[in-house]
Amino acid sequence: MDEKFESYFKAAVSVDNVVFGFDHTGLKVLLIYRGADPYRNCWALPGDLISLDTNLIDSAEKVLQDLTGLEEIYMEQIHTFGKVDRHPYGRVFTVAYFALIKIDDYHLHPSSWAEEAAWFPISEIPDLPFDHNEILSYAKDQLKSKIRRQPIGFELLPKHFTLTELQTLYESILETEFDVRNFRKKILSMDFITDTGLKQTSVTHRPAKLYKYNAKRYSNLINTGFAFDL
Amino acid sequence: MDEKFESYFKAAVSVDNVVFGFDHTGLKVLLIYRGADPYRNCWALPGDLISLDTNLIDSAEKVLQDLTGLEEIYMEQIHTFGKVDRHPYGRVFTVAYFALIKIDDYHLHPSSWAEEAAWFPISEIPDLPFDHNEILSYAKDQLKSKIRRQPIGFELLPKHFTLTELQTLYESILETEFDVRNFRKKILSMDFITDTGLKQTSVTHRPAKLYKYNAKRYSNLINTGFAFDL
DNA sequence: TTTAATTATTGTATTTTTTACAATATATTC
DNA sequence: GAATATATTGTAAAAAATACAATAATTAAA
Repeated sequence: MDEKFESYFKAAVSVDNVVFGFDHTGLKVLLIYRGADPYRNCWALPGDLISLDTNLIDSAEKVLQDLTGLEEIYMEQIHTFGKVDRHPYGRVFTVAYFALIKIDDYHLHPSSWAEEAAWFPISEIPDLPFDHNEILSYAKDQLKSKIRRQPIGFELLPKHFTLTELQTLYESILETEFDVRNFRKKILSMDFITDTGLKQTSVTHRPAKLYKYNAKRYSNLINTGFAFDL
Repeated sequence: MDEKFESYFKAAVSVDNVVFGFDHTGLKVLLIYRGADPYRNCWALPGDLISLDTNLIDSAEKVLQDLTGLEEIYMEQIHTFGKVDRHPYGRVFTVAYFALIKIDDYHLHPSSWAEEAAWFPISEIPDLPFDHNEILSYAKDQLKSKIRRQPIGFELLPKHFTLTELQTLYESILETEFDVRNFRKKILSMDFITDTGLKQTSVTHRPAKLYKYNAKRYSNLINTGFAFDL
């Protein structure tokens, strides 16, 4: 390599994950309490610098896996942020991902770089270090536009869910309301959720039917020009 | 800074642009003939390593500006590629952008790092160095899905264009055909192209009306929940 | 000047999708 | 069994998408 290239090889790259979860109180984001400098003792997005011997996507997955213990998580790269002064230690580009997880299924494992991890309601996010508020805002927009066109909402719900839960999920993320009858008609006509035959238990009123998502049916459909649109 | 961070600051980041153009023969991509190592004397995507003192977006714009002499180009970040061994000189992440330009308006300026620049039909792209074929394929998919939902096709056409040109553009990119009557009805009902009152000249048949895109009308509409969908 | 050739422009009927709207059903608790 | 709470379902009207072909305007040739 020509030595004129040397000056370029002085940057670092990190990944930052915007992890969304959902429960009956609404949409949540997972933040960690930083245990190391810079910005020690601040709430921030979970992320890490990338080792030179690790592929980008593997780094992003590892951060999430360390944090949640999960293997199969829905993840998607959303944007790369690269302002000159976004990191106090030098030139650090960061590649942002969003991830969707089933909030009930997992106990969080704070990892080496995080003293604590917690879910924050999407409307109560504190000031975050770096450009993390900007990243989060970007991720929210992406989630909103993505969920309208692909059946990814199911990644946020338990395996079995009620139609009311599904509707509440869509209403929270899209910040709108749907007519109960029209929503059900549309979702059911798309034909990739299935009645499990089961019903809710331990509710103090008429129990709702439990449905499950049929990912296979969707992957069959996309090749037919089918478009999910809500 | 703690010295344990030093090992991370040895990466480089580049930008690579997928520049689309359109003429009556179809969709084109702009490639440059590399005049410098690595991969000297190969056709490749126009791109460059990022100086540590330049913002990410500024780097991407500069590459395009050097190449085309243009100031206002439609650009959008699409994805970041970061496999460990994608660059022979070391760890180089690359941030890919796609850009849309009006092919007729500009004469290309080969720049310091490019001996030559040329338009290649989208279906006749040669083998490219690095992971540039993968990047290009990604960009094509993005363009396809983006153009269906946002009126960005106009960035590829001259200021004044005919409805037939517009339809051909959409048909090339989406690889489909539309009924002439239905296409016109839909486009015109969306109400952001305007009849200029002008007509084609120097054609050997009935001249078509010339239209122009009204960007302001679109930006007014998006706040009303209006959705462009073709 | 008429005719041929070429592309531009336009309308309507049918089907499908979206929208608006409220009554009935099923469970628990008191 | 009455009260309470949520789940479930249908229909009519409006809007949008689709399928389909005849007429108009220009140039070139005869």
